Amino acid sequence: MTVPDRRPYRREAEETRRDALIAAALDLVSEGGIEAATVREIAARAGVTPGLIRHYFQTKEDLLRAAYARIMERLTVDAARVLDSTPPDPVARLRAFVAASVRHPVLDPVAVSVWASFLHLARRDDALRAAHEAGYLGYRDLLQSLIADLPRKSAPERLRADAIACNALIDGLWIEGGLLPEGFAPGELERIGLTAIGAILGVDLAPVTEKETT
Amino acid sequence: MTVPDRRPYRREAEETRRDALIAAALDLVSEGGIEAATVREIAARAGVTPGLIRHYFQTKEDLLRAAYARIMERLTVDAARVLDSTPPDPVARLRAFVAASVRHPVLDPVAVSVWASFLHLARRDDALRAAHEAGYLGYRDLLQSLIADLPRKSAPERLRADAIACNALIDGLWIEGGLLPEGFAPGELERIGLTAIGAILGVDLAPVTEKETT
DNA sequence: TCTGCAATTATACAGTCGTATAATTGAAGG
DNA sequence: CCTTCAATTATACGACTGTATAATTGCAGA
Repeated sequence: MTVPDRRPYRREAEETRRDALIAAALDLVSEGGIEAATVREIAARAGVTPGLIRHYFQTKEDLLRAAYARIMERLTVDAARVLDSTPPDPVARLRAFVAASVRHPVLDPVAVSVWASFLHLARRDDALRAAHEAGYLGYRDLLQSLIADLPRKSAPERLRADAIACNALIDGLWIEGGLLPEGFAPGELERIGLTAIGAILGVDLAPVTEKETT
Repeated sequence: MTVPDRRPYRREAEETRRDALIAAALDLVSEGGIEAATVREIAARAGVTPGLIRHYFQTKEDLLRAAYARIMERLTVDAARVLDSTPPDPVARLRAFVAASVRHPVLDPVAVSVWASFLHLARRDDALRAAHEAGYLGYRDLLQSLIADLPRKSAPERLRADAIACNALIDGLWIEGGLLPEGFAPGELERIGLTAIGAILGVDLAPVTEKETT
């Protein structure tokens, strides 16, 4: 006669549940690192019970793989999206790309945090490393192609060095901006990035917001 | 009559044991991330039994704190050491400092790995965050002072921006070089770093090893 | 309205974690 | 040589981990 009060639940579409689980995992990783993303905690945050995770992901690592792939994809997509709505002028395109890379939503403390947390997993796990390298090289190659389109006279063997330097600069600003969100004034990172990359490449990338003459 | 075959051991000086435990912890963190640095594994690698850890460190986090402080200190010390044996010429000093920062032993896959692993702990743990910020700002301040000493005419309000940009560039090269040790030719990162920072600051930092004229 | 299946919950299990504490033993000092 | 104390080992404990599997139940289709 004792009523077994089981937790009531609603059936959801597969994609909905997977999304919720991935979002919960990324949330936890960003807050407390990989160690905080336990099966039980992920399930609790997604509003389900732990057993359900294994119904949608064969193993916990599978879930983490999916989560990492998602956030890396989101980063590159967000950065490249600005190119869709930018005129074909090469300088303007590079300027827009650089600025977008050190600005919300690409520059995001959560993204930086998650990226750092996954660095180690990516060294052992083949699938994770593939996602990592694809994101990394994809970004650098895109940047290099933007640099190659610039109207400037420069030795072709300098292209690789320029791309590495600009990529390193953007990476550094991205990481520092994500780790110390209050350490920089609004728009400061964009200004610094554009000025520095302009100097490296020998072109004028300074934003046109302020009128100033040398 | 049964002989309890206890593991034989040697008594060591306190500093020796602490060093061994810290080194073992850093070793494990660099290989498998924070999660791999368990009490039992650290003890095994240091050649002792797990219980001994709590004899030298009140808690496991204490050990990790000590380990992080040690590796961060080693990084800044290694980078700043080159200034001891460098002539007072400001350009030469900056050149030596930049080059040393993206070269062994400062640029080290293990150091990069450990740095990334500790990023999350540093967000919660006050002591760790203090060590982190001290290392970070200490490095940037030192870099900024080197830049300020340069013989060049530049607005003083540009100094902060220059320091942030150069620091970001060095950080980016350091991280990429540590994550992809085989992705760059020997000396390539030094060359790229010096050329790019020279361009940002408007001074000639190119290494004198190769004779070339524009 | 009822049946059937899959989505979901519930429970169990073997490891491993960090920590606490008792038992041993190396080695220095007298 | 013997005593003594701390360095070290050994053992235990409760909590938490990921995973496996059985028991329920929401809900679409007949």
